[in-house]
Amino acid sequence: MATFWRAFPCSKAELDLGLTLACGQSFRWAKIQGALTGVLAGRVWRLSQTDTHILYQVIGHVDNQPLPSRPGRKKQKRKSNTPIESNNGIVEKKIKSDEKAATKEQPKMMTQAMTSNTKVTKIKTEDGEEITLKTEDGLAEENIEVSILRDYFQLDVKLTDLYEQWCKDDPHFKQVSPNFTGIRMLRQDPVENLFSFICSSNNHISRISGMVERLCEAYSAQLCEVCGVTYYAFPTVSALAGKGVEERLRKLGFGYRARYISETAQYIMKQGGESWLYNLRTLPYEEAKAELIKLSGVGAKVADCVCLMSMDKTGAIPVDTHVWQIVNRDYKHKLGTTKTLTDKTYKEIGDFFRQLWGPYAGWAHSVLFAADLRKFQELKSSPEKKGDIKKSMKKKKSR
DNA sequence: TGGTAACCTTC
DNA sequence: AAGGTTACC
Repeated sequence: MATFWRAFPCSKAELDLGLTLACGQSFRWAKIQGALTGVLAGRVWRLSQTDTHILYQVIGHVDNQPLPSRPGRKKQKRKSNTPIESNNGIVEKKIKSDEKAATKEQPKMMTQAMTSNTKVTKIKTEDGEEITLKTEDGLAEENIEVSILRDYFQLDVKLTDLYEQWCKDDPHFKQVSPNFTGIRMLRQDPVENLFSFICSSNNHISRISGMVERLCEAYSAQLCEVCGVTYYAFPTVSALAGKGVEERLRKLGFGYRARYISETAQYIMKQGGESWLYNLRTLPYEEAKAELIKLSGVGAKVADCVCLMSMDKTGAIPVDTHVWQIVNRDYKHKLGTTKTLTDKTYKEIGDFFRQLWGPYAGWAHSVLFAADLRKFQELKSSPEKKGDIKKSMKKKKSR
């Protein structure tokens, strides 16, 4: 059976996998043998892309994972002249790796072939309803896989239209964004998103990634093993609410965040478990944020991260020291510079950007955020204007 | 409200 | 310091 990738159409301007999966929204995607590899919806994926298609392989999965349903998901208004792509896998097509030049560089991997026998798949929705799928040739599974990816990458949101509008509304966005196209907000699982960002406080991406992996290893079931690498699901809240979790996490190097994780897991269980957390998706932004801030280790910034990245609150703006720097460097003329980041200025900054960028302000923020990451600096095509360099040198000297 | 320090570990 | 939260003045 030939190793093959499945594919569906998607331009790099709509989704840049490399940027989107490495800009600090999520911490579990890693580039392995040329493909972005990670766990999503109970499956282990390899992702890659060409100029015109997203390519994917599922290299392992379990059957009893909840299917991401999306109650109350608001669809973005689209311009009437924008063609609507079919979003249920109708347009996808198989591309054999030896037929597509762009995949030639991908090393060969053992891939689970779809069985040609009749297959029975049991799926649980978030509401606990169990659905049984019988498929003749794996086609239904294939449709499910595309649905999972389309949901995770929120491909019904037309990113290029948003960029166009942000460029019109904000000269600085217009200047920065051309080298950083295709950066979109993921629609993450709230549990993984919340606990990952509790780990993020006073911390950097590489260490957060390590901590999250150790959390999965210690507290979740093994999903599968592929090419000697073991993949884990993200732990359930229940598992993190157990006895001795804080002590164990401290030994695993979580520092003071060990207590935050333990306390937050226990609090969520007291509220009724994961369904309570999922239900925050149905609340308005301010209310969902207020609930999240009650959790141990969750302040305004982490709450906004969760609102934006897993609660469908497209206008949430997490203001961290990084955004704080961007504001004071690139928007100070519009926003009066202040010394410290108080609750008041935090809110002012969010309101300012929401007014500037509109309802998807949080998405726009992530573009400028990524453009400021050190690891992406090489992507800036032309070096900084000389004037800017001189200015920044001057600043440093005057300190 | 604004300001400051402690909190864990590591690149 | 590093992409913060909490406690206390």
